[in-house]
Amino acid sequence: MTSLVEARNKPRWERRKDARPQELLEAALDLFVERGYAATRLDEVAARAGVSKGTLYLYFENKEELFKAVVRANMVPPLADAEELINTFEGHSSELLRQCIDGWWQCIGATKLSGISKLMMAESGNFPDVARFYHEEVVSRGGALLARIIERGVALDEFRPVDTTMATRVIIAPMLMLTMWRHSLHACHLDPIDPDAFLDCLVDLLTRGFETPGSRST
Amino acid sequence: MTSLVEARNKPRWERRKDARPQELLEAALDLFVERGYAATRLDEVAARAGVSKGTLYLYFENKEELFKAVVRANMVPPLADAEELINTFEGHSSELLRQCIDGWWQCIGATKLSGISKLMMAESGNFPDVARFYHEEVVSRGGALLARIIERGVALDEFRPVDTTMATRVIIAPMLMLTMWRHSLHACHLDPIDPDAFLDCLVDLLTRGFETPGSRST
Amino acid sequence: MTSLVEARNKPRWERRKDARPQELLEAALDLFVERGYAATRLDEVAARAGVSKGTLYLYFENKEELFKAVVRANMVPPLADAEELINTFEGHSSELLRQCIDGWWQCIGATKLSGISKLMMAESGNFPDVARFYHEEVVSRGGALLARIIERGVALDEFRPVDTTMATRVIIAPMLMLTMWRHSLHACHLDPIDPDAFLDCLVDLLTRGFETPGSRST
Amino acid sequence: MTSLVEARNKPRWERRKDARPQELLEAALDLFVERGYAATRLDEVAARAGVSKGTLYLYFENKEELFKAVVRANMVPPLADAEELINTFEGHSSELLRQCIDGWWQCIGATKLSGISKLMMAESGNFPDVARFYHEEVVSRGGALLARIIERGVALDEFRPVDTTMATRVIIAPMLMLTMWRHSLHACHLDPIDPDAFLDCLVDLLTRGFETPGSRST
DNA sequence: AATGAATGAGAATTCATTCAT
DNA sequence: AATGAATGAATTCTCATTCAT
Repeated sequence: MTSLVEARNKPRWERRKDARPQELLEAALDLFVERGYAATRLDEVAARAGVSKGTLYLYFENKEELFKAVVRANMVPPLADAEELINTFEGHSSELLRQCIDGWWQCIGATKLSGISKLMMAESGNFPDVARFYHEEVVSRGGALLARIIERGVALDEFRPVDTTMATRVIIAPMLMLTMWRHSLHACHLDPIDPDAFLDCLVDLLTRGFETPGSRST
Repeated sequence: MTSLVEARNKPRWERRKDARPQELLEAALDLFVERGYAATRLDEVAARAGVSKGTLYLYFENKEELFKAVVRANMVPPLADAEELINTFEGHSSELLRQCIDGWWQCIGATKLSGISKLMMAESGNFPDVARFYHEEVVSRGGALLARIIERGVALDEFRPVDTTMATRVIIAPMLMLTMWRHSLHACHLDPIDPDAFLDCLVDLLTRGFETPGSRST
Repeated sequence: MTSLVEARNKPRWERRKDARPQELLEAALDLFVERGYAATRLDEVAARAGVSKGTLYLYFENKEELFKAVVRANMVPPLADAEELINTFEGHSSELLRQCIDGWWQCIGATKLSGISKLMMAESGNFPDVARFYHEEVVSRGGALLARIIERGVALDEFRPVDTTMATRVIIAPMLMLTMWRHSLHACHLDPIDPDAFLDCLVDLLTRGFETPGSRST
Repeated sequence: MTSLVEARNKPRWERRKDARPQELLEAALDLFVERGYAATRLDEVAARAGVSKGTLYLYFENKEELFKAVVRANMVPPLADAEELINTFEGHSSELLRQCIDGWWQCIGATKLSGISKLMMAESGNFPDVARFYHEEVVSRGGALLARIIERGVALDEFRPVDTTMATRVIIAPMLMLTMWRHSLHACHLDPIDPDAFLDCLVDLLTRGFETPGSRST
């Protein structure tokens, strides 16, 4: 990335050049998520980014490359914070789980980034290679992270032993579904969900569901 | 649907004629689910149903109507069986929940019907009216069904009191997500999930999560 | 090819289907020759063939395939007649040469077919593979044919010995150039050439140029 | 062209500035000849000349003007040398013919200049006015030159009487065709011709073809 | 003079839809 | 009812041209 100092030394329109790809990617993300890949017209992407159709092609070779760039650019980074949290956390694992889910909501779920998973659900059939690398970079990593929390819980005897892999998925599923709903049905003002209440309910259920027998806390 | 008796009384080719719309709807469902609405070509739908493109227009006014018909035709019927089960069931509510989830998997989740929810996730933005009536006919009803189970559990003191609405969604989310995954990532042979294990894990977690304090069953 | 009888049994618009490709190829040949590949617009091709743009794509995958089809379709057939003539001709080789050149003019030079060589001159750089197969199928064969005539002449002591390969090219060059001119400069009414006079002059020159010393015919 | 003396008196970068148009014209000639007018992108012309696309427009109003400038700039100058040669030559006219053909090959045929004729063949339909002035400036003059040689031969009784106009064209055709081949088929490594052998063969054929009866020289 | 980002008209291509048979 | 050839509007993509810096 260009440092701010460098940027300041450039003429305005050249600074644009640095900003353009990002602006285009955001416009594209919005539309791809809202309408799907095929139904998104490139003029609209350009228009939303405030440039002309042709400009888009200065930065992205074609629609498919734009799509891939959108996925890549919004692919969630290694979640280093969460890793760090897991390594250093000292409380009960159910509290760790709660914090991670809350953190995910703050950083991803509630943001545009969550659109990517909707996109991959809808389009992985049409872009298998993108799906593959999304899976490797995001799904697997995210799963591994959650798995570590569960294993920590089990190791500390705070969680009962469970099938870690499946449990991971059972936890992730409602989180993803929450974002899916927000990007689909809710977008038409149907059945709005209060995300905090939803996640509270989820964490509550998980906490109790993972509880070791005898450790019952009201 | 034509009753079997009616069908038997007709010569083969005429039965075929009656079957056409159904065949088209199935072909369309497959493709819409696999590729999305926009990326599905009517050529292909017709080809998969073994008819010519023109024929499609004898049965459906246009692509959008075909889409709506697909959703309508595959919209899950009132789930009368489940209603009946809830009314007459006599065991523990967690067992009722398990049976309903299993039943859903047998009748819907594992079948093509589950494609509809993927479709609605992906396309509700483009077809708000379809989304609305899908929501009314399916989402609400399904939710109400689940809510009744939870309320039964609470009433019988088998479940601790919970936010019924949210809990409903937290239960539904992993179920839907399972089908979403099967229709998307798994379609590219990524990370296949064993549905039974997944649902077992889910039911297990829910059962414990809903448990009333003091009723701990190992 | 569909036999006439078959054709008669088809509805009119289905018979069109058989004719369409040919009509399109002719329109395309005209325009490609006149304007060059890149400057030829497919709407124009379609319009000239009396169909819409889309129809073109029913018969040819894309512009490049249309181009290749044009070349292929107009590629000169094996020149069996000329082969036959050479095998059975009994007179003086210079007369044989004259007849072949005249025949070429009648069957190729004066017809649209001659446009193909202009096309290949102009576009071989852009379509090397087409150029290659044009060369193999047309240039080589045509050259071989002429070479046989010259060799016949030398064998019968009617022509003096010459470098057959080069002589072949020296003969072909003015023939091709005649068609090139007709397709280019003359198309703008510049400097019209009388082809018969040109070819007469050529044959005359060749006849004398090939003459064996001592056989001088006034 | 800037004279060498002028060039030497300027600093390097200023000389460069003067050279720009020439560099652009050369780049353009190369690409126009190789790809044709329409398929030549101005980006590429600029890139090959080592400048930016915008710079091109400082020197040429638009693509068409660039094209015309290319033709104009490479249009063969009045061939004063050849004129001079014809006026002063003292030997046999067939020798004069040979020297002119050789001279043409050295100064034009073997150089980039020969690309212009390919260009005109391919594009005269699209640029009739350019074609016209090319015809007047080049074709006619070149023809006249050759015609004078033939007439000289006939006048000196070294050539038999022929149709001068046609003979001129029959001579020019193989010369042009040689360059056409070199710019098209040979560019794809097809069937390379040895130009010297080709021209030798041509001159040989012409010499004998023009020979007056009775003057047979072995 | 030089640059290169931006533009938008224009061409290729796709595909839902129509309609003669 | 069924067909499939034909259509043309809509979309992607290209590239000559402009213009602020």
